[in-house]
Amino acid sequence: MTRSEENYLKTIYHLGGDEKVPVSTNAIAAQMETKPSSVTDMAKKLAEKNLVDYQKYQGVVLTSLGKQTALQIIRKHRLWEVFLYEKLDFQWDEVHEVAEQLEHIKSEQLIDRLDALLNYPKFDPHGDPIPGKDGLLAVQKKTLLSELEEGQNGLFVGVKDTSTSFLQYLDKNQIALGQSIRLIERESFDQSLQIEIQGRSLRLSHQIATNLYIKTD
Amino acid sequence: MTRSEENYLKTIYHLGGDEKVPVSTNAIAAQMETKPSSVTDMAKKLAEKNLVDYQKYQGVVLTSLGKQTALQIIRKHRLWEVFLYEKLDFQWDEVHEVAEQLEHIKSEQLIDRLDALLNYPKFDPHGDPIPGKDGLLAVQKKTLLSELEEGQNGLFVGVKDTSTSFLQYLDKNQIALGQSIRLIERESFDQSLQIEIQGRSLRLSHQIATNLYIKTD
DNA sequence: TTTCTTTTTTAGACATCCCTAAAAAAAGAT
DNA sequence: ATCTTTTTTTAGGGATGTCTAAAAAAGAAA
Ligand SMILES: [Mn+2]
Ligand SMILES: [Mn+2]
Ligand SMILES: [Mn+2]
Ligand SMILES: [Mn+2]
Repeated sequence: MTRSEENYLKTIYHLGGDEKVPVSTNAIAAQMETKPSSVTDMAKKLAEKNLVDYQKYQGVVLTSLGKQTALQIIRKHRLWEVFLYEKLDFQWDEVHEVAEQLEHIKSEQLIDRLDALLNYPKFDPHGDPIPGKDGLLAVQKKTLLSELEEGQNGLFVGVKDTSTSFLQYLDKNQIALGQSIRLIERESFDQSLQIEIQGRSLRLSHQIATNLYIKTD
Repeated sequence: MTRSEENYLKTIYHLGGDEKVPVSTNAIAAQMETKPSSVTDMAKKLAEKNLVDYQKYQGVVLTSLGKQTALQIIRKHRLWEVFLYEKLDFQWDEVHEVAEQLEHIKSEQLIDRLDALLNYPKFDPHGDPIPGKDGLLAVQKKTLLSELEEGQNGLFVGVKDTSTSFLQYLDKNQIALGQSIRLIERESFDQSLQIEIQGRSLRLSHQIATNLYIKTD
């Protein structure tokens, strides 16, 4: 497996290659900031290796081998993110870029031991679940903050947008994973929310609220 | 800098590109298990980037930029070896291969923090010095065991050969870095040595003795 | 259903890094 | 000084992964 092949598999998985709905050439190209013609080339290569099913003009779907492979790369990515965050004091908006490189290191022993060093974490610093060696994901029932009802309580357990700017916005407002949240009121005009988080009262725009995952009580 | 360019620089450095004596095309090819024609191609590329001085048929010499670059890659390699050995319980014969991959990860912050996590180690698990951020090497005065005189004492501080088979030979004979050694007698017939190490008496062949570094008292 | 637009593929090319085979230069031997 | 061997370079090409431009197919609109 080349680094490029691994990156394509991961992208296809993130674009929903999980289901049987095919992922389009253009969608992959946009996500990877590359050209559709390059994607077509790679689709053929991955199909050749039985990692995706590909039919001309029909997009690609991960095979079960492709899905397992993608999950193992995601496992490495997220374990490295935990390492950077827990052991090297990186901020949660700094871990992704370096993990993009580290996820391609090939050594099963390395990942097993890293997993042990970190005490077998189940979630990465953004609240995303870490696939096991067997490729299984701990699925946590979570709701977007924007979908809570007034008066509902919950725990902030994950972010949907993991961009630096969004993560830094949360830092600036002292919003961090694990905090308890209560939806006080939804303003029907602009869908903005009044919430109470760790005792503090805050107003959040709809856009913010659609990027915070809450585990309701 | 591509991964390949980095590997060439490191190899040239190890082959003595430190001094002004040029390193030959064939020597580099042999060390890297590649073909001389590939080395010639790369020599031109590195010269273009001012990392080596190259003149047709004269081999290559690292420029000071090339030397600094090589030392930073070696710094990363050895810090990762310490990490694998100290934090992930790898054996000293297992660290090199994975470090060959990790040394190419690009993140100054990562290396700085790793250095801190490891408590700014000065030597890697094989006793090799770790270059500083400034490229300076802690030079330790050390002698090959084969060059000690009868009756001399010292500490075992490094290995010259770092092959798996040699390292495992040492493990099997419970010879480990930091142990104190005394040369009892040299057999003039085959240059084998009778030594005392940590109280135990051992006989070592000349070949073994030429691969152990001793810091004499 | 025909036309227009968007998506996808193909054709051809370029950069990197590697190879083999052959030519050229350097080094060693007589 | 000439011949022989070794080293190094050049020439040409293959694999990977990318791109642009043009052709083909699919989808949407009229
Ligand atoms: Mn990430
Ligand atoms: Mn993450
Ligand atoms: Mn090493
Ligand atoms: Mn080492």
